[in-house]
Amino acid sequence: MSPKSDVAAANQAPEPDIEGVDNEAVTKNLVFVAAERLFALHGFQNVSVRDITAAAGVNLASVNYHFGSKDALLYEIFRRRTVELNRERAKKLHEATDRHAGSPPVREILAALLTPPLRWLAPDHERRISLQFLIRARSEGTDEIRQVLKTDVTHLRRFSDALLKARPDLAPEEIYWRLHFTLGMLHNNRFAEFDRLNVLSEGTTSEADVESLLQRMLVFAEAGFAA
Amino acid sequence: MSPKSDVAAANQAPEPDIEGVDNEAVTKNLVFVAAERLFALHGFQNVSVRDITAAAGVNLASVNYHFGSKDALLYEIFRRRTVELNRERAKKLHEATDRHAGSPPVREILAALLTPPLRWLAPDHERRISLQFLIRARSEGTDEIRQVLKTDVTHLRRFSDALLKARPDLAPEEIYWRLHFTLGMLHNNRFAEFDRLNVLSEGTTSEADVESLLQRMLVFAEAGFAA
DNA sequence: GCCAAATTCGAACGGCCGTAAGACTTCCCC
DNA sequence: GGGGAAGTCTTACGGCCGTTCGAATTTGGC
Repeated sequence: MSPKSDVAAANQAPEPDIEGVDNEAVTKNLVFVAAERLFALHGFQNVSVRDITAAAGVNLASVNYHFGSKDALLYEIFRRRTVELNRERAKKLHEATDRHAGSPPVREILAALLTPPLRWLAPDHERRISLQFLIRARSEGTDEIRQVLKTDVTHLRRFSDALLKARPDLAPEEIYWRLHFTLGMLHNNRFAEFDRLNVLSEGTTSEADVESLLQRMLVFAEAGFAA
Repeated sequence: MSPKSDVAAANQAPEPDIEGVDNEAVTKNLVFVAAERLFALHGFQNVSVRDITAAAGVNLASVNYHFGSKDALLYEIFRRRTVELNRERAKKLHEATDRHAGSPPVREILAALLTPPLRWLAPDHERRISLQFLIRARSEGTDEIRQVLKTDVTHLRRFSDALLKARPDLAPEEIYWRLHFTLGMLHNNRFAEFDRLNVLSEGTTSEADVESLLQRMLVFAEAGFAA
């Protein structure tokens, strides 16, 4: 049997397949991509293994053969995309740190946090659906995913530490809360929420222009931190 | 048959039961309360009709007899709690409008929007579980609920209109986005999210003190609007 | 071209789900 | 206190679900 059963171990061999959007039409990859899309659009519980395999054009048993279970499939998509997103964020934070002699200003820290996911959100971006998946998985995921989100804050701590250095005058508690607020702003960017915004503004407001959305969020969050 | 089938019609007779937390141990009310709690804690899809009726100590058929279906039960809880919350918000906004001769400042508008739900969040508040339910229903609800959230923005428009008057210098589009951001901050306050915050701050940060959380959010959001 | 391993396939199992039917009980009004 | 409505109970139906099994097929090294 080829699929590894220990899905939790993140430090392992070179991750042979996927990684690109669709290198070859190997079954495992077809399942991965189809599942990510369906989970993102309809939620984990509302998508059956039969839905996934039908959309991918593969046999029903493929999910259990290649991933072990439906839960493990969800977790693997979640893990892979999270690593990918956090890598982009960490890279941007690192660059900002270099640019500012070890302690970048709040604006740059927030930009490192928000730019990658918002770029993914662009209508023609290859990872648009992945971001929607991640937002959904955060609140609708399995207990295992919720446990990881709860306990693994190592990635988040990079940013809270940077913010603590940028604003040593603020109480750490205050920093944590404001970071929490900022992430709330970000995670609220689901497809459904945009629709309401569109109705409210009678059609003049659209999420199409991600760059200006990013700027708006940065302005708002930076001002919040400056308070 | 006593239960009304037209759940969507909100303008109707005096709503004889429930409304208080538990007036008499009538079956319909027991189901309502048990379902709200279980939905809030575990999500709609993860709670079966059998779970609900078992927790309520009533017969399995009660849900379908009193509410028509599981979906209709969810919708009725959602509708009742939404009306209740929005009434409190509208009252506060109205009071603020009176106090400030027709156009309250941003701070007061945001307070009217955020104070009721955050008060509900207090550990000993009778509506604590209701707020968690509403937050969950917003993203995990049925298509019908999502449709209502999408199209019915009349309640939200009261607040966007007030904000437009308070900040006539800002483009309406900007107002809508910032309102969207503020709501994102609010809706991110789920049980699970607090846990992460707790881990990040190594136990020093807790959601126990809702009043200071409210103040923090108001400071942050007001500063965002002032940018 | 052969053989063993890897993969795909069709089919089915056991289980939980929402809902409905029908018998039974309680309540209330006349 | 009789009778009909309202509510409760038991039971089960049909359906979709995740998963598994064994056979069939494909793949890759020699």
